[in-house]
Amino acid sequence: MPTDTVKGFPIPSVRRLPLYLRLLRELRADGHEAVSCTQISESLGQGTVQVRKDLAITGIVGRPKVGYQVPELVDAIETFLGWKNTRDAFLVGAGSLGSALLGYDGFQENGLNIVAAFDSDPAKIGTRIHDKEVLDWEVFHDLVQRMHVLIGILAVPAHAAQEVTNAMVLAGIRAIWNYTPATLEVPPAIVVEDVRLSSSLATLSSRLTRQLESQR
Amino acid sequence: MPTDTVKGFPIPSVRRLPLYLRLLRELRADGHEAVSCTQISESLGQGTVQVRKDLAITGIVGRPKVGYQVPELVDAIETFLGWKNTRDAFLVGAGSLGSALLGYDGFQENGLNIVAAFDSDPAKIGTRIHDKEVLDWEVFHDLVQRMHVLIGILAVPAHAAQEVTNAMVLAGIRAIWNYTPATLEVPPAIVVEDVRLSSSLATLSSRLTRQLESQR
DNA sequence: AAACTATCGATAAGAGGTTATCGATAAAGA
DNA sequence: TCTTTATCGATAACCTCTTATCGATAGTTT
Repeated sequence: MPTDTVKGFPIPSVRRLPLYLRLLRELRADGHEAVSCTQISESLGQGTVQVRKDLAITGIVGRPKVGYQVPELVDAIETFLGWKNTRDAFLVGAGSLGSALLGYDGFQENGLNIVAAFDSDPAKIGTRIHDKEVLDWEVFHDLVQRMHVLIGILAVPAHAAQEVTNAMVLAGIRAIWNYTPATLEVPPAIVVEDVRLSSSLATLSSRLTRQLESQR
Repeated sequence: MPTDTVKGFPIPSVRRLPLYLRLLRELRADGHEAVSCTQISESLGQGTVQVRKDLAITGIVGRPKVGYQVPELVDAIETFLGWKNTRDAFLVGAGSLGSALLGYDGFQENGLNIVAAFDSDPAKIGTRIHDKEVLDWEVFHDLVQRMHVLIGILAVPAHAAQEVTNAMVLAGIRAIWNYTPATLEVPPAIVVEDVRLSSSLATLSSRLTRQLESQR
């Protein structure tokens, strides 16, 4: 039984929440008190009904003729996503992709703090990338246990993905953000989120291909 | 009318095609002639019916009791996705994420060749990142026209996203792979594919949060 | 040659998500 | 105070995608 819903909440809605959050934070910064679905709809190009449905999953209620209270809504989304407090994460694989993730500061706003990176390449161990330490993969297990880190970011080469995953699970990692193209096998209690850039690229290129075809 | 389907093909199916492709290329390398849905299903953890439906969109037909011809299937998927010939792309924004994309060699297998990067930071212009030139953003328009590049990869800071997008469209870019969190406005003929790491992170953290809650 | 079996493809049933509609409500204006 | 209007929330219709079922087919075995 694959996890199709996040405990009853439509996954597409959950995936849209960060979109709203970004807009709402901007509005809050601009001093807006309240916002209506109509306004959100116009800014993000989505139907008003969908906006209402999406926001409803956070448990927030709006007032007729007024809309939603912006600060309240920001808070509700952050709470729903578990982004009120930042959570620590370990990154495994300090290759080019891993390095980028270490340097990307956008995760901070989304409740994620990458504490350190791990690699088994002696040339990388001991160095610093974007001000984050690269540690020996050998000490991963110990550090996960000592620091109670729950999130692992997987950015190793595909052929090593399953092996590293197994070690992560054994160490106590509870959620894996998988940047490799590999399909991971994990116990049912472990949360795996695949990024799958190739899927994104697939839709891009097939749409472009058809678009070009239809023009000739 | 938003683009919900790629000309009648289910988007989820298109997004799964790279998964199959990866497996099939491995099988082909191992010398397998034929493969059944049952085998694919076991390797990737998906229902046999779905595998059959997904593969069907490429137009390929299998034979009872045998399955599909591996090389034929690989070819069909590559053709469907437009990955038979690699397409050139320009990357805009040579920050940490952009640099990573320049260094990621997995795109080659997926029909994408990043030719060069563009930035407006004088400190970056003229340098090389992962053996790719970083050029002045000023010359972007000219080079797109001269080289007939159709794909632009957007990896600039969010606040510059729309402005750069407009310039891309004006230059003749037909498809934009958007790594920023911004919601882009483009003419209907332009293909935009959003990567939205924050959406992925949102499902990860909300699932993890609920998972942890349910255990206490 | 006939029976058996793995597999496909098509059709149908079922979920999950999206979009449309409509009454209820609260603010604003007459 | 009454009417008007913007907005929400709920219900229902619709659409897309997934999953189940079943007959057809091509190999294999007897």
